[in-house]
Amino acid sequence: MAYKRSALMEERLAGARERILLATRALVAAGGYRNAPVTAVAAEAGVSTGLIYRHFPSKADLFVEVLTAAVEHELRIFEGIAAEDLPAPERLRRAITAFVRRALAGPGLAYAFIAEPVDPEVEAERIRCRRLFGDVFHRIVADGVATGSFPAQDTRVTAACIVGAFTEALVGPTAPSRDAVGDEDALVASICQVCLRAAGG
Amino acid sequence: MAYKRSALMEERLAGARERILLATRALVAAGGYRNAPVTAVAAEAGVSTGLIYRHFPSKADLFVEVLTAAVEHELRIFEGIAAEDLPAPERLRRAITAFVRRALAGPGLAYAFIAEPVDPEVEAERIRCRRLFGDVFHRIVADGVATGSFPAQDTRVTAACIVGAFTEALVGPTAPSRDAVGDEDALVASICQVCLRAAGG
Amino acid sequence: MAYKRSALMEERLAGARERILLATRALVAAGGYRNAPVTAVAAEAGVSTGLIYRHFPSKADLFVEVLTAAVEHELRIFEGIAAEDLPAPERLRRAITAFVRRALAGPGLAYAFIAEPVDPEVEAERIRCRRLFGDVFHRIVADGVATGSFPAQDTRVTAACIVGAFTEALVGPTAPSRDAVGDEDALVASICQVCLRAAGG
Amino acid sequence: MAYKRSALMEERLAGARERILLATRALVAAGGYRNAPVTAVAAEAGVSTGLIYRHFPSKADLFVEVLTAAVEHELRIFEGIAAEDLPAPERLRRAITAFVRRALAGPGLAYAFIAEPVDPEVEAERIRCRRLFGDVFHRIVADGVATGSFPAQDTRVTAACIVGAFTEALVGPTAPSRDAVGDEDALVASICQVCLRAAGG
DNA sequence: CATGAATGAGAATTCATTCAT
DNA sequence: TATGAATGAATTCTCATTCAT
Repeated sequence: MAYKRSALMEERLAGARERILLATRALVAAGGYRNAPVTAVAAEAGVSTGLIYRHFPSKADLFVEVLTAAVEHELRIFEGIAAEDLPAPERLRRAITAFVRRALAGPGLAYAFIAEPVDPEVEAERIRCRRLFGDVFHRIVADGVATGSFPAQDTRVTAACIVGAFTEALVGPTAPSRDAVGDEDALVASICQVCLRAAGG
Repeated sequence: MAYKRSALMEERLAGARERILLATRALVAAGGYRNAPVTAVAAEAGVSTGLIYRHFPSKADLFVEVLTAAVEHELRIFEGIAAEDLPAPERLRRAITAFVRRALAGPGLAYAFIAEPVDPEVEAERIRCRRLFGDVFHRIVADGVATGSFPAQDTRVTAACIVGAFTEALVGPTAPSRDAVGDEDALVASICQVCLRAAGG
Repeated sequence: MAYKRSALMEERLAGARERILLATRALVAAGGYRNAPVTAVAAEAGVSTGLIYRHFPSKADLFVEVLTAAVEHELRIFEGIAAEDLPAPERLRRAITAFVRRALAGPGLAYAFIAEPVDPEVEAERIRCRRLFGDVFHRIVADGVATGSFPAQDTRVTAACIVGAFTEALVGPTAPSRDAVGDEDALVASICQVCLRAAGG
Repeated sequence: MAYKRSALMEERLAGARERILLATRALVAAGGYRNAPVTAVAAEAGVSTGLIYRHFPSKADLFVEVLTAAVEHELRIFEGIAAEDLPAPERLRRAITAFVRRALAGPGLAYAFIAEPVDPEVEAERIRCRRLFGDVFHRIVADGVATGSFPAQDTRVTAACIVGAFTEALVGPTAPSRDAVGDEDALVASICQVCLRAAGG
């Protein structure tokens, strides 16, 4: 009976873990770090605060996992695109389009990606995530330079600029997107155009 | 004698005010909003917490002023450049160069500009500041399009992308600048190049 | 086992809540609003300050509840007396006697009833409470006038005067009660006499 | 020249002292103790905070003096009335009328008289003041009993009740006066009637 | 495993009082 | 005498974390 219960418990635990992550993501997406005190996460997930600490060593760890999970999936998509057998400019266009469309669909990710989560541990993870994104774009740009699609350039700088460019165009306050979300296609096209030009394509 | 004392008082007051602003700026630059509780600011400035509230109605106001002060000067320089009688691409290059050089000299500004200060009041000011920067670049890009220096494009999107690009290249975690600050000229040149290409110049 | 724990928890919670209320009441009775900062209440109740905020949204709410609780029971007694099938003068006599006796037994209530709690939210409640007391006496006096036990008069003014009269006689600084609590019966009789005469009975 | 300046200074000082007292009274009347921090008093009086401490040992002393001054004048009027060669009931009527009319004209006194000033030192003075008022009414009532105008009674209790009655009718929350200030004469008459009846006249 | 009451270290803010000028 | 900048203790409230059940 012990292992049987243990199995049930594990299942229940897994369910709780998932619910906690989802609740955290929802609260952060809705109102940022400040909107997600542990008690609120517990309430949203329908668990006790104590249970959160059974699944995560600290609040920072919980946030790190939420951020990582949010980024990981996108990253895999990007890496798929980056690895495709297509000209670099086309891959760049596709990667940016994918990111922008996904971000416009669910603002949570973009927010988490840009926002300063205040807690140093989480901030470190955010930096790591942005770097991962930068790496993908760096690979594409470097490829493009190697194959002659893009002119010679400091590919690190270009990759950083591209990540900054579409991020700001999406979530930044300078962004035109918020006001005119209506014409999403045009926005995506414009951002792609700018980023492609930035890489020299 | 009255005016002499008055002058002295003013001087001391100004001194304290200035010290508070400098302390805040230093702490924020070093570790963001969370690194600058009122007590820490007071300690850093060498004053009491109460004195901070004699000079600033609230902590948010203090932060807003720090941010505004940090941005205002740059903005004036930019506006001067934007208004110069030069081809748009050249103005764009100059504006970006000015920003990047200044940011590299004092990393505090760039940080303050990018960081999410959590407090809604301060966040509002940050948004305003980014918009102001965006406006300057929008003007240049729009000019360039009008005079044929740049191709037709969504100038709002381009402006946002440019601001995002050089900001990320400077302070973003994808940024190459942190590791290789040594070759500042090359970095500045690279960022300019990318941004000019982004505008289509 | 679940319900057992639940019961225990509730009991403990109720205990803490009760202890907080009692501590607040004791401190306010001893020295007024100023004598009851949250830290002092916590210390007196033997709990942490944080726990107070788990049970009460704010300090003002805590004070309001203390005041309300202190008044509510008396009020129910009064309303019972006011509704009795007796001549108005007799009901008036009984109501005053009940209040005075209870107040002499525990001076806390009278204090809370009279004291200006400085905080607007609490002050509003105090006003409401006095009005409720006034309403009871108004009803009795109006009844008396209707049935001819009392002469025609401005019953609102009379009710206010009666509440003010026995309050002052009890807790007011003009009060003789403090010095000569010994002869409680005589004091009660005197106050009743004065108030009955005031109503014209 | 020394004494000449000294004279000037004294005069100026006296002026300042008066202005401080007036400013305090105005602020307290407008919004109570909480509305009169030392800095606000200084601003209202047009002096520095430091000067306040040259004239008054502490804030509590300042408040005590304001309260005392506010009460003293009324008290002298009452004592005049109490000493008049008239029947006790008439003197009682006159004293109450005088108080009520003055209080209705300027709500500041009544407020100061009833309010709990929170600070123990000031509270002590408030108690003393109420006692002084009580004494006046006690003298009148005792006279009335001695001369047969009023029946035998506990004159101390009656005096306290009368002070409480007209105070509550004036400033208390049960009070009808606030809503229907229009008919001042009727209110004054009603209060007098009730209080006279209370004394048995 | 699960609960949630309890903790207590901080955070922002206020204000009576002092003291160098 | 007069100033008002400066102090810092006190106050209300928050929230990550723990632990007895």
